Amino acid sequence: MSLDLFDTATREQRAFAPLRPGHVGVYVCGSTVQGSPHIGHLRTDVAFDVLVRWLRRSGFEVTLVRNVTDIDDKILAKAAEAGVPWWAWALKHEREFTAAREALGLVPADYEPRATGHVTEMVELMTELVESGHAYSSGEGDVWFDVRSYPEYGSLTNQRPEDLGLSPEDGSGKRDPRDFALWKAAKPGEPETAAWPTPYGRGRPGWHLECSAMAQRYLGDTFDIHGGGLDLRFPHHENEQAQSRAAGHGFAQRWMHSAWVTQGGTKMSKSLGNSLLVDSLLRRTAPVVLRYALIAVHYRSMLEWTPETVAEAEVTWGRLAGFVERAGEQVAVDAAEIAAAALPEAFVAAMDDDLNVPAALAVVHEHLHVGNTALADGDLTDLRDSLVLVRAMLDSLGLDPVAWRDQGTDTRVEAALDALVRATLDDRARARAARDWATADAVRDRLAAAGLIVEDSPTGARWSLAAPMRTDEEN
RNA sequence: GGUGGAGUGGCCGAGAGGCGAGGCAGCGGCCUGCAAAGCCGUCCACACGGGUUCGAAUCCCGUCUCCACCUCCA
Repeated sequence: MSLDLFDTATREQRAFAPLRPGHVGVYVCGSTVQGSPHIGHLRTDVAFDVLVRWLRRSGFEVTLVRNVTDIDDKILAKAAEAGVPWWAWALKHEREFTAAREALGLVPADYEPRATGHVTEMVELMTELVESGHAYSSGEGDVWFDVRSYPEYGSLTNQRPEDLGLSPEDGSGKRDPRDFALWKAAKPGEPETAAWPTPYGRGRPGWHLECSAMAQRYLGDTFDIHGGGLDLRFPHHENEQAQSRAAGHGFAQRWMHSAWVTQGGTKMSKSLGNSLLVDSLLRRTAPVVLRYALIAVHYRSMLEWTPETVAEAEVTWGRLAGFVERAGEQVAVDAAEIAAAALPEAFVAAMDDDLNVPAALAVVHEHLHVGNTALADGDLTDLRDSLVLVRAMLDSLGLDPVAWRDQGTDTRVEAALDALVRATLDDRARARAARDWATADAVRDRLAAAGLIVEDSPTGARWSLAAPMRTDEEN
C-alpha cells in the first residue's frame, strides 16, 4: 500500500517517497493579502489541508509552510486608495484569511512566513543569482532574472521560451521580454516604507523571489512538495523553479495544483468580480458544510459553485451528522478509539489514489448505510463498529461530526435550551399517549416555527436545529 | 498561435477494457397516529462519427463543444 500523488510537473501519477524517510516538507503558496478571502482561496487551502492530514494519518511527519505575500502592487494601490498604511491593509486581510481557515477547521501551518519578514533571505538569493550570471541589475533598483541563462526555463509547464508571449510591461531595460523581475525599483510617490535597500538600489521584492527565498528558509534547498492553485503554474511557479534551480537548489521534487471554483463555467477571481466571499457564505451556511462542499469534488477537478452545491452539501452532511448523533445516543465511543481505528481498505485505497476524496466518501456512505440498518435493527454491535469507522474516516478528512458539534458551542446555553425543549417534548409525549394528535402536532409545529426539528424514535423524541433558511438565490 | 484540462443518468460527481461507485432529486413500498429519520425497490448514463476487441464510458482515428494559463490571480 502506498500513496500515489499526481505531479503536475510531469503530468503523471506516481508513488510518493519523501527525500527524508518519514518526513515531508510541503510549501503551499498562500495568499496575497490584498482583499478578503473568497471560496476559491479556501478551496486550495482545504485541498492541501486534506493532503497534510492524510500524510500525517499515513505516518509521516509533515512540515507545512504557507506564505503570506504582504507587499505587492495591489496592496500598495488599495491601501493608498483607502488612506491607510499598506501594512495595516495587509494585516487586516491576513487576519480575515486566518479566520476563514480556522472556521473551516484547517490544521494550522507550521510556519506562515510573511514576505516582508524575509527580505534578507531574498536579497541573499538575488545576489547569488546576479553574481552567478543568472540575473542582472538595471542599476536603478530593478533586478531581472535572465531567462536565457537558464536553458530549462519552461520545463515546469512544458513550454518553450520562444512560444511564450511577450510581457506587456517593457521598456524597462530588460534584455529579453521574458525576463521577469526579482526586485522592483521604488517608484516616486510610493511610501518610503515599501522599499528596502539592496546592493542594486532601493525597491521591493518580486512575488516569485519571495516564495523561493521563504521555501528555502524553512524547508531547505530541496524539499518534497510545492503546492498552490492551478493558476499559479505559470508564470509564478515556473519562475520560482527557474530562480531556485539556477541558484543550484533542487527545489520542489513534486508539484501539486488544485483546480479552482467556477461559476457558470468561469473561474472565480477577484479581478473578474465574481467572487463569493467566505465571510458572506458563512453568514448563512455552517462552516463544516462549506468544508464538505469543497472536499466532495476531487481537488484536480473544477468545482462549479451554485446555490445547489451548498444545499446538497447541507443535506448530505445532515445525513452523516444525523447518523453519528443517533448512533452516539445508543453506543459510547471515545475520541482515542476514533484516532486509533484502522480505516477500511477501500477508503485507504481511494485516499492513496491521489487523494480521491469523492471515492473515499462513497466508502463512508456504504458504512453509513450499514450503520443505519444496524440502528433500525437495534444491533448495537454492528452499530458500534459502523459508528467507529464512519467517524474515523470522517475524522481523517477533518469532518468528524462530534468534533464539529462540540466546537464553539456554549454548553450552558445548550443545556438550558435542551431542558426547555425536553419539557415541551414531555408535554407532547403526554398528548400522544392520550392519542391527542392535535395537541401533539401543535407542539411539533411550534418547535418547527422556532427552527427545531422533532423526530420520534423507538427510544423517544429527539430534537435538532434545522438547517438555516436560504431566502435568496445570491449564494 | 503555444501549453494544459474537460464533456458521465433529471442534477452533482467518481471510475478508466468485462463485476450497475456514491450523493441529491423523483417515483413506488415498508416503518410511523401523521410526520421526520431510516430501510427496500425503481430510474441501468458516459459529446458525436468511425475503428480495434469475444467485450469499449474506458484503447485508436477523426469531429464538435467548453474552460484555463501564456498579464495580477488560489
